[in-house]
Amino acid sequence: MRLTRYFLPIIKETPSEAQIVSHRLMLRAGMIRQASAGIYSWLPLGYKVLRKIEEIVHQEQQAAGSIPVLMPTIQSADLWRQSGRYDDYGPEMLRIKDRHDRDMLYGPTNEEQITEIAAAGIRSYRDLPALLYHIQWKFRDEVRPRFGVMRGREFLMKDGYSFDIDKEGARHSYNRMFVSYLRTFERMGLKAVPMKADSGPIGGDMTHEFLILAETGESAVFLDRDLADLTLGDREIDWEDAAQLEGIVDQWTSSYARTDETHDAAVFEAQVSEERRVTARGIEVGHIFYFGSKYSEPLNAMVANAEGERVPLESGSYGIGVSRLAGAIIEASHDDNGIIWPEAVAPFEVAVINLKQGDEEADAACEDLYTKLTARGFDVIYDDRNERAGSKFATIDLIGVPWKLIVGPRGLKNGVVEMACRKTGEKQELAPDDAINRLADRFGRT
RNA sequence: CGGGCUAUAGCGCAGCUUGGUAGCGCGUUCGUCUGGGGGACGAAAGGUCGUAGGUUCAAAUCCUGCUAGCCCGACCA
Repeated sequence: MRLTRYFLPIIKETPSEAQIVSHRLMLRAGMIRQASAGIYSWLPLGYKVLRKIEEIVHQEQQAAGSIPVLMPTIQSADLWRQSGRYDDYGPEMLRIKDRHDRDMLYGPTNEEQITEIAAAGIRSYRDLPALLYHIQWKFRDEVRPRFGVMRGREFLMKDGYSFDIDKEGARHSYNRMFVSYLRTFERMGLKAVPMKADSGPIGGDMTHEFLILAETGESAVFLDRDLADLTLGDREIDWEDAAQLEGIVDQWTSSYARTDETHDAAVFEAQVSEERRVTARGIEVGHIFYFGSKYSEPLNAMVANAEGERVPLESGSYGIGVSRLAGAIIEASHDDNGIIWPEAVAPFEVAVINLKQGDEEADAACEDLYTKLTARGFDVIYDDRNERAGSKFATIDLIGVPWKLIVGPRGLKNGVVEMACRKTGEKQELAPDDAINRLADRFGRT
């Protein structure tokens, strides 16, 4: 993409309404524009990031055996009356009426809908397990939306649901999602830590929140350093192997990790030696829980088991705050100059900066780099504006492009361009083609 | 939902106390000089002062209602 042809309304000064860094940077980088309280338009740059996040979630969900569907945003009140939540949900649910005066609602979540779908489509235990998910906009009429996309009223969420014949099956499904979440966040360059969540009225230990560690996080977290250092890395996962999944989940849940909600200082101190105690802040980006037959019973989602008895489906639900992640990643990764995108979600992977627009050689070298990088499959932004160098650096750093190829007459005289890393600030002079090859190696592009 | 605050040009703000021609910085447009980390000079465009009403010869300014947005707290992917 040539910057002169792109739509990138960046702003120099910080809008006054934005209090936290991700919100400020998203506005300044021209990623979003507020439509009303807690409701945002996603401008090209923001939309690109959102799509990349979404794509990673899609890939990891499907790798783990979950199947994509798409349920509507507008739902009928009927199902919610059956589950009893139409009254329970309260004013956070946006209620509307259609022209026939029927009660409708803008879905805050989809348990009822998916359970209805499962009930209609699953006839026997032989159809199980079933894991379905979608990525769809939700609306929760928050009393006080704030922090930009981190707590909007309208937000994009991946919500998945599992259906099994018994608790053992449900645990396997739960573990699939647990491991899938570890992979998903790791791929996005995030350090996400699963923490035991408040299980509420259902009880049990099958509920975890995934928090990414960021100084500006909304909740205090307490964890064992061993856990903070754990990574999945390249390990092969056999999603059908319940024992392997259980082993990984055990590995991640045996160390202490809790948010301020469930934190118990005495247990923390007893279980974790002093030098391993980490107190930090985190942002919740995922939440998984097992809820048994909470919805299948009232919605009559029954299925025949091997003995021919009709039993309620065993379910769990698994959420990832997709739009929130866009903000959360920035909270976890930025500096004074702007955003520092992890490569996997960067709106552009590499920027070509022409230091002297209009200089014949510089223009030609940039065009060549731009063409070649694009041909190699890179998402590249070419800053071809007739601006001074400083302005280009400021813009490219603000929008967080991981790699810069800096092209100017001086370097070209020696046959080199400069390759600079946004994250580390490291710079290196290379022949243009070597720079391309270096990037191709790094990104695994042939 | 309790408490606090704001609304004037795309963004950040001043003007309001004491009513009288709507201003500044950034950004934008044009020109010239420039050109390796938000450059300089010159010129220009851009505002029903959130909205409805009231007081007044006269309202951005005073009064009343309404609306929208923000912050702290309680609640949440």
